[in-house]
Amino acid sequence: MVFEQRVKMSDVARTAGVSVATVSKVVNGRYGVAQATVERVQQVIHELGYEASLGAQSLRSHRTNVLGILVAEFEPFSTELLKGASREVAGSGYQLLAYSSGDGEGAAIGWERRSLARLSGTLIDGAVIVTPTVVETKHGFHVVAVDPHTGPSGLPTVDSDNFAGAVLATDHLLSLGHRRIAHISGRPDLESARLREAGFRKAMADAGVPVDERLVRVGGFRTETAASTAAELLALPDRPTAIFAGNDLSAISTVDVARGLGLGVPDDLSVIGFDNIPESALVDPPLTTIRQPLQRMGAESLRLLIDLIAGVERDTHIQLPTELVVRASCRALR
Amino acid sequence: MVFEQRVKMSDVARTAGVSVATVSKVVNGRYGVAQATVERVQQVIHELGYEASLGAQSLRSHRTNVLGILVAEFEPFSTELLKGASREVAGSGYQLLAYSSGDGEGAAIGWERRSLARLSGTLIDGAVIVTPTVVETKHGFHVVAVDPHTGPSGLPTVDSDNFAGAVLATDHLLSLGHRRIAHISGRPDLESARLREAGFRKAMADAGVPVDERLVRVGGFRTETAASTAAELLALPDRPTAIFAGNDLSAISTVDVARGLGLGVPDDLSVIGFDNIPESALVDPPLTTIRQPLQRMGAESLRLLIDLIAGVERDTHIQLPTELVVRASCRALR
DNA sequence: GACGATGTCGAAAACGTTATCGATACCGAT
DNA sequence: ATCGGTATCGATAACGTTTTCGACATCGTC
Repeated sequence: MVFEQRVKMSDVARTAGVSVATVSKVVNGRYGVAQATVERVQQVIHELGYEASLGAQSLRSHRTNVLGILVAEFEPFSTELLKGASREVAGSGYQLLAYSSGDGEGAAIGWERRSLARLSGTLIDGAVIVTPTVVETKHGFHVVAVDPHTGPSGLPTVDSDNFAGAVLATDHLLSLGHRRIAHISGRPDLESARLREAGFRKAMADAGVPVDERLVRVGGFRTETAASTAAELLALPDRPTAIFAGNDLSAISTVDVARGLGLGVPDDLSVIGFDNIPESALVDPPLTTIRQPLQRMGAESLRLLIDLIAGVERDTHIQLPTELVVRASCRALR
Repeated sequence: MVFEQRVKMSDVARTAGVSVATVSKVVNGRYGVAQATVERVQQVIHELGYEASLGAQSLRSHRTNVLGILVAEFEPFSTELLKGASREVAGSGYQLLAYSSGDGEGAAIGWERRSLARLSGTLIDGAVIVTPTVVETKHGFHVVAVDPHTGPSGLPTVDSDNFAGAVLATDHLLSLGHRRIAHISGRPDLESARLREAGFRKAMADAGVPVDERLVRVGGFRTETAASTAAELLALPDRPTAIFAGNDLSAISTVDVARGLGLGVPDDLSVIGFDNIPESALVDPPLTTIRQPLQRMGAESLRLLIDLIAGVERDTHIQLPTELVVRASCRALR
């Protein structure tokens, strides 16, 4: 075991025979140090393996070249974003710091505000916040919201076209001949859920198919609640022949319930989801769904953040297209 | 736009009519503050939305309740670990901070040392380092290595049984009747690559099938290099009927190359990978591979780190089992 | 040889927090 | 009345950086 304390700037200074002020100038490439001194100090830095403390550095300078991604939890959705963001940040001169408050379930509301308060001003130069519910904007600190849960706020935002995606999903079912189509909607307080329901209604209206209101029910985007909703729908005397679930979790849950009732998917019931989380391809049957380009959303949000910090004038609302992914959970009505 | 600066401890102190010292005591729940004062200060903290600056806090106290996961880049491998780690950290009282140095390609060797130097001592109380190549241990700072690229160091380590996994993969191909089996190995300087090659040779030897040395070539674990290696193998006069690729990236790349040459997978060539990254299930054909329990590895590494910090006496080398995942990229030799 | 200009360096303050320790106020007991 | 003890609080010094600004040398110029 090596006995080795953290090597700090004063250690470098002492070894090189200069002051810490000079070392700082060398590290930051500032003017006013003799060439010979620069080289000597750099030599010592290299030998001692000195690296500036992020904490101390940011405390003083309010500039760290680190960007933050704040998430409630590292689950499939946010990690996909992370991959895209990571790719975008490479070569930009920034480093990436992903932070999770880690309160179980990410349930504690206001996590984004707390995490932001903890890291902003010090530590990071800007942040991407994933699926925030409440947003408030601090002066002089740049924030980009990805897939925000409330409607358009003042914040720069990256999201996908939930409305068009829902139309796509509904049209797909319609084109397969389905008419009794149900919709399991998400949490009513979430903008994305509202848009998906609106898209569903629009597609039905355009096709001249009246919506049976008993077939539109809240599923809450969650496995358990969606399951009971699906059970209700399938217990109806004239049950739907197809279900458009508000997200993939609900869809997967719906398939399970149908199975439990002895209904085959897609033989007796077609199910389509939304999101295209990686799990959707792995379930049986593989889920037909609407893809949100998550990695690209991650990349775009980072690009947007970097541009904002650099002061580039640009559009601050990016909406990416959604896309139909046909797998095996839907089939034509016989 | 709200004009709002970061609210700091002195703001709270002023509003509550006490000193910053008192506020600090309240925040940290230390003894020596009147009950009435505690309540008043907490009220103000809540109203102003005060949150301690991670940077300043750690600079002074060397204790932050934040654990770090250091990765070269956020790619599928590390994000899977992250999911597991995130689950484990919930409810532990710690928060999770994932950090990527973000040098393009993660190629710059020594990133783990630099990131560690940057964050340790300040900011984080301990760290999990993913696939480190060089490791050195600082005094009094706890580090766990996941899937380290060099052999057993002094560090606490979590990895999976690469050798047994390679045997599994090779046995699978053998059981399908293949005899001309190639191996695209990883970077020779990496322990996991060596173990996988060793497992391959062991399985071949046990089956009494001699290894044709021309069929064992370095692929380097990377898409491009694996592609050219695969091209070489498939250009051989008596080309292999099956390929065991060192990891899934190489395997996917190999399938692409085979396709390009007009070879069907699995009809004309069987391909098996290693890792079971989520992408493996999505490619066409879905990849048969060896699963490393990545999420569990992430969870175990965090558990180990927390125990080490808490001073729990325990085993510091955790090896998790690997598992064959049969999908559609291998078939019996006709 | 005196002078301003220029180049090089270090002392010291500041960033927002925590920890120590002394000051003050109040209490009951003698 | 005085005193020791206890509760409560605040001044102050750190933590490791960056930044400002003044000190000192050196140099070319007239």
